[in-house]
Amino acid sequence: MSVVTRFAPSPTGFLHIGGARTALFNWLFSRHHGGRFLLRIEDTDRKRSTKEAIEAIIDGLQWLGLDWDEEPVYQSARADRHAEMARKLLDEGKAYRCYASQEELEEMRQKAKAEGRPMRYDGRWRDRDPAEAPPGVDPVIRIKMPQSGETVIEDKVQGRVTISNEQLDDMVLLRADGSPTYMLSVVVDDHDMEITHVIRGDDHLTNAFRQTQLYLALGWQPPQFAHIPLIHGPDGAKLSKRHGALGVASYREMGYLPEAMRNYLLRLGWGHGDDEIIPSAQAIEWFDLDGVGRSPARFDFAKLDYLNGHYLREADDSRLVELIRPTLEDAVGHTLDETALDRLERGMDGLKTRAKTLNELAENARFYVEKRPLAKDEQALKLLDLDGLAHLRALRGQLAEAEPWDRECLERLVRAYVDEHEGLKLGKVAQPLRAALTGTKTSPPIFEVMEVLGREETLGRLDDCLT
RNA sequence: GUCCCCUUCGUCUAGUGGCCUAGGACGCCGCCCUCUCACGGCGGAAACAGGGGUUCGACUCCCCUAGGGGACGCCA
Repeated sequence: MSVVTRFAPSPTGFLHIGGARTALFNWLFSRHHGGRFLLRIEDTDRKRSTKEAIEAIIDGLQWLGLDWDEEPVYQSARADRHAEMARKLLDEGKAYRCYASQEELEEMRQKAKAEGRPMRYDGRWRDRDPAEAPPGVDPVIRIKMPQSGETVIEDKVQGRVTISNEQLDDMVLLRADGSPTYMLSVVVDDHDMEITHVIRGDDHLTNAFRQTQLYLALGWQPPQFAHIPLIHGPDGAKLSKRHGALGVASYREMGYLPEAMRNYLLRLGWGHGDDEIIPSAQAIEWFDLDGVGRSPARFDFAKLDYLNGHYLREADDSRLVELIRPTLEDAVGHTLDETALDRLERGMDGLKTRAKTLNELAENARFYVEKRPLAKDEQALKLLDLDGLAHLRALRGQLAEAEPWDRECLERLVRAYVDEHEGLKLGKVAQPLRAALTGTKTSPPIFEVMEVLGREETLGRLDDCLT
């Protein structure tokens, strides 16, 4: 039997980091087994579902490179089918109509709370004669849960988990208005979509017991379950907006690469020996549910930064130029011409080993595309003191004659100048050069910078400081 | 409160009874490389929550305690 997994978000907000990891695990698992990965939008709650959220989720998945098979299934479109299954259970005597009012339910809730028990519907209409139904009340349909024994789940991550059936109450399948509840919809859809493995967050574990009973009542084989631990914030508490529970789009805006996100998310709760850098192709080959841990993991930006830096260094230069281009154009206030783009591409090698994120990369690359005269930061100005300027003045003429204009030649020339002066260190000359050419005190190697800028621009920037 | 789950360096983790003097990675500290900053290299500090068992032998198995998390809707 071939593997079919699914990602089933409810479109009530952006695709958060926990959802992204759930999607990743489902995607990896299906790809590993050569199966299918489906997308289902759980928009049963029409009031809270939005078109924007659906778009955000789809954009997020696409950005992460998690491609799904077939058209997405919209759960709301399948309400009739869900209701049909509820009625089937009703006909078979496995479900019943319940006329309990909101007040009665609230009473049960209060009583349960007072007695320190969880809220359980007491089954008051389970065996009652429908003839006693109060007039004018639309009933809900509830399933008859087993009242004794236990339900067992052989979870691929959590292992065997058992719960006493007394914990299960007769949950609502169909609301008074005839709309299906989540519990019903999920089971019917997962069955109809032939999902073989339900991989989802730990918070659904208790649902799995109720769903298992629903599968059984419908005469269906429950799927394999795998409940993966949730991601926590740096303080160990549930991930909230103050931590990293940002939408995937926010990570994109912060300048993270999708391949770095994938690698980071993969290692959060999953391990393969001592391996850390695991590109997706490798991940597909290695991924299995056995490797998923059972304890929640905390989100750590420092490690994400490290991985992002790694993938940045591995990334194709022209791709990086395109990725930082909009940010850069925004920063300098004009579109980048051929010369600017060419400089970025040739300078990228030196730039990308110095950045953790695309935003940082763009910031560091700015001097390559800035128009003369260059703005200098405070530390750069300090380097352009009398001594510094004197060296630049002395070198200016020799630099103009450099042939060829490449990093080796330029370095030889400057080193020769340094050697001619007793006690002079290369740094004493290189730093003022850096300040004059980049406007900062840190940058890629200065001779590389000069080569990339070219003779004319280099001399021009020097002259800007010398006049 | 009830039920379920979790607990190895600060963080992510390796570890499936002897290979553990508990390994790797991020972060941190130091050194090297060096025109700056990075990258890279080398080295260092840093953990089996606590208590009982079981066993010749427990990080590994069992129980208890503590701490943490999740679920308890006509939300999904």
